[in-house]
Formats: sequence, C-alpha cells, structure tokens
Amino acid sequence: MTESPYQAIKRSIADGIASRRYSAGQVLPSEHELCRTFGVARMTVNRAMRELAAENLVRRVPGVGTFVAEPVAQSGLVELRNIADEIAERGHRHSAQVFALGTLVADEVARALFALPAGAALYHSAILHCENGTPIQYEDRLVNPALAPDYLRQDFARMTPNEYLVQVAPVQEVAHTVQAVAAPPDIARHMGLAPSEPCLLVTRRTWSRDRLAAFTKLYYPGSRFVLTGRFVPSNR
Amino acid sequence: MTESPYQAIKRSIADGIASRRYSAGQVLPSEHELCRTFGVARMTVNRAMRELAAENLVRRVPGVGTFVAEPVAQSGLVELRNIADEIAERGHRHSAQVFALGTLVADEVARALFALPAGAALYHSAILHCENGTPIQYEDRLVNPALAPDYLRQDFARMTPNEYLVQVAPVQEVAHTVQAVAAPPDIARHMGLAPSEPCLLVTRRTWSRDRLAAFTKLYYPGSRFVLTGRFVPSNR
DNA sequence: GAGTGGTCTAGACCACTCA
DNA sequence: GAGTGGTCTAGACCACTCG
Repeated sequence: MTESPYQAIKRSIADGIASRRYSAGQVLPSEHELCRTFGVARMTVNRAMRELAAENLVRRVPGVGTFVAEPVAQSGLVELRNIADEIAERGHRHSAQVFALGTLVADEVARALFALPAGAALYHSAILHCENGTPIQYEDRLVNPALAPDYLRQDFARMTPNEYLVQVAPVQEVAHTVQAVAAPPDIARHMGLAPSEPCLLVTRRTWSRDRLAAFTKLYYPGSRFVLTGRFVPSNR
Repeated sequence: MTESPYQAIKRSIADGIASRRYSAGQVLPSEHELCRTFGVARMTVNRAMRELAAENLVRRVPGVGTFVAEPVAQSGLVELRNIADEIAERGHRHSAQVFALGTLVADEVARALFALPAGAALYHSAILHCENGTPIQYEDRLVNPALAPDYLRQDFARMTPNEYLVQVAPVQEVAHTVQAVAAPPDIARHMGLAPSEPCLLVTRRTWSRDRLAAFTKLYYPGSRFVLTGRFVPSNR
C-alpha cells in the first residue's frame, strides 16, 4: 500500500489545509512550482490539484491561481464520515470528552438488534465532540464486542470510535435514520443547550462481516449544525 | 462552449449507458480500443473513464476491464420523492391543503439563488400535506417562472407541485440540507403542533436545464416523521 | 504472454488574467 | 508579456488477470 506521487501531493496539500498551514482563501503554489518542489511532471501535479478541486478543498481560477476553499459548515448527508476529519477539513480544532466507556448488559431491544442471547454484554461509549471548543455532536454508541474486542482499551479523546472501528471492523453497510427531537435533559446539559432545544438525531447502524457492529445515536444541536446532500438522478 | 475530447468521450459512453446500448455489467471497450475509435492519446481516454468511475457510472477492474456499473442501491435518505406516492405506498390516504399560491417579488437572497435581476418575480406556494388527515409535511416553495410558466394554474390539492414540476422541468440535480428547528409559529398552528416543537427542516434546491428551478422548504413534525437511508460503501 | 487498467514523463498549445 | 490553469500527446513501466 505505497503511495503514488499524485496521492502524496494531494495528501501534502490536504494536510497543509487541515493543519491551517494554508489558511482559507490563501493562494497555493502554482503547478510549475509544485513540479519543482516534488520533482514530478506537471500532469502529475495537475491531477492532484484537479482532484482536490473536485473534493472542494481548493478552488481553481484559470489564469489566476489555486486557492484554499472557504470552509463550509456542512457534512455529507449519507456519508460515513469521521467527525474529527470533518472538523479538520474546515480548518478547525477537534476535541472530545469521554463521558462513559464500559460494558452493559444488552436489553431486549439491543439483543434483537445485535442478534445476541439473553444476558449478553455490549460495549457502550458516550462521547462529546467539540469544534473549537463548542459542542457539536454527542455520540452514544453500542458496540458489538465480537467485532471490536479491544474497544474499551482505546483513548477516545485522541482517536474517535468511528476512526477506530473503521480500522478493526471494515464497514460493509450503513443505515441511517434522521429525525428532529428535543434534546434529552442530560445531553442538553452536556452540550450547553437550552432545555428541549431542537436537535438533529441521526441513528446509524453499521454492519461488518455480516453482523451489526455498532448502533450509534448522534445528537447535533439544531442551532449549530446542518446536514447536506447533493445528487444527480441516474436516469437522465 | 465547445466540448473537449475527453468530455466528448465521457458523454458518448454515458449516453450509451443511459440509452441501454450498454447494459449493466457489460464490458466496455478497452482504453486502447477507445484510443483508436476516437483518435486520441490513451491519457485522454483514461481521464474520461476515470471520471465516469468516480461518478459510479462504470466500474473498473485492473487487469480485467471496465464494466457498466450495476444500478446502485443508492441511499434513499433524501431521494427526490413525491410525498403523495410515499403515503400511498404506506397504504394511507394523502390530502393537501393550499395555503398560498401566487407571485411575489424576489428579495435579495432569492435573486442571488435564482440569478435574477432586481424586481424579478417568482412563483410561491405553501401547501400542507396530510397522511390520513394528520399533517405530516408543510411545503413552502419558490419556483422559477421561466421553467414552469403555468405553475399558478395548477390545482395542487390534486397533484403535488413536485409531481407537476418533474413533468415540466426534468430534474438535473438536487441539493439538500437537513436541520432541526423549532416550528415557526404559523406553521406550528397549521400543523397542530405545540409551539416550538422540534421539526425537521429539509431545504431542497432543484436544477433543470442548468438553472435553479425551485427552492423548497419542507417542514416535518419531529414527533411524526423520520427520514431513513441505507448505503453500501462504494470501494474498500 | 497477451491484455488490462494505474500511473508517470517531458514536452506542447491554448485561453485567460494581471500588471 | 509573464504567469496561470485546462487540455492533449506519444510514448513508457508497472502490477495485475486470464487462458
């Protein structure tokens, strides 16, 4: 799994944007300059930059130059994204606070979901994610121990559960529901919201190796978050 | 606005797929073959095919070939659905009440969205959709008169605006945002909700013939509605 | 071994912008 | 006119698959 030159260039620029070494609106080095820097042909640089433009990380203006795109406070509607990456892509700082991490006995609903016998245990975590210190997602997660036996030994202030699980249990399929709810009192308190402030509740089920790997509830404050999606009808 | 060779190749293949001249799963001509057909260098064909793969129109397998992609079980999270059809599929009765249907002068925001000059007019409609008599969606819609000149002459208690617009202005692209909001007072009243009850607000922009055709706000009572979606990661 | 796609090179011409 | 990105060429080497 070595990295090809154009991928290395992409990653280098993307990292520079995520780390704010390049800030929003700033001009990036020209293609010729990047050719010299990386010692490659212009087509190679061009492909890297073209793909970054397609991913909306940079904006290209013919005859002028390439600029770091303005960050958009958005997140993919149905994508499987890591909240820390999303925040980094907006050039902001991610931090996380772990409120719970442990084992619990599956209740009837959970047993049905995970297809577990009576008395079986599940891992549970509750984590608050912040963007520049402002709470933006409260994540309450049930995890199948069979698919992630070392789940409880992770430091989720440093690596998100999503990031960890993607590594140990490759995602096969994902199902979502999205609804509007009033923030439950304890979650409202953790997020610093008025009681019963509208929240977006995304419920996500993730399958791996033909078993349900995780059942996650993601709460987003309605005042601070918007999901987005775009698509092109397939049958034109 | 002439078409570059790689775009011509893309369109040619995409048209072949859309017209079923190439059917799902079928092998497409190899890059070398397309070079001869179109009289271009392989890099040019490669770019065309690479972009078609990125758009999930074709699937490429190194060492084997390029195939027409199977129609994707693409997430239905925010499909372009007609609410009347959805309700009918659940075996329930749909009814609609028209609260507004007329012309208004576009404000600054609307003019920017629709790319209209100052003083231009837009069509506006506000309709409440019910499932078995219970309000389930309040639809507030701005429509581009240029794309649907007869919009105001329709009876939207019988045919939904969505249904009508799909006929007169074929959908090219759709973008959504989803957020949780407190129900605005007048809408809460129309829907019989408690003031400030959480609502799902779906904002939808629909393009047709390269212009914005409609800008729609859909309010769903949080207590009565859930959006769902499911998808399979494309690669890895 | 023949064929496939993935990637790269070292040039090139063009339309465009900006000073 | 110098600099930018958009596109194209005519080769090349590689890892891969399949018969």
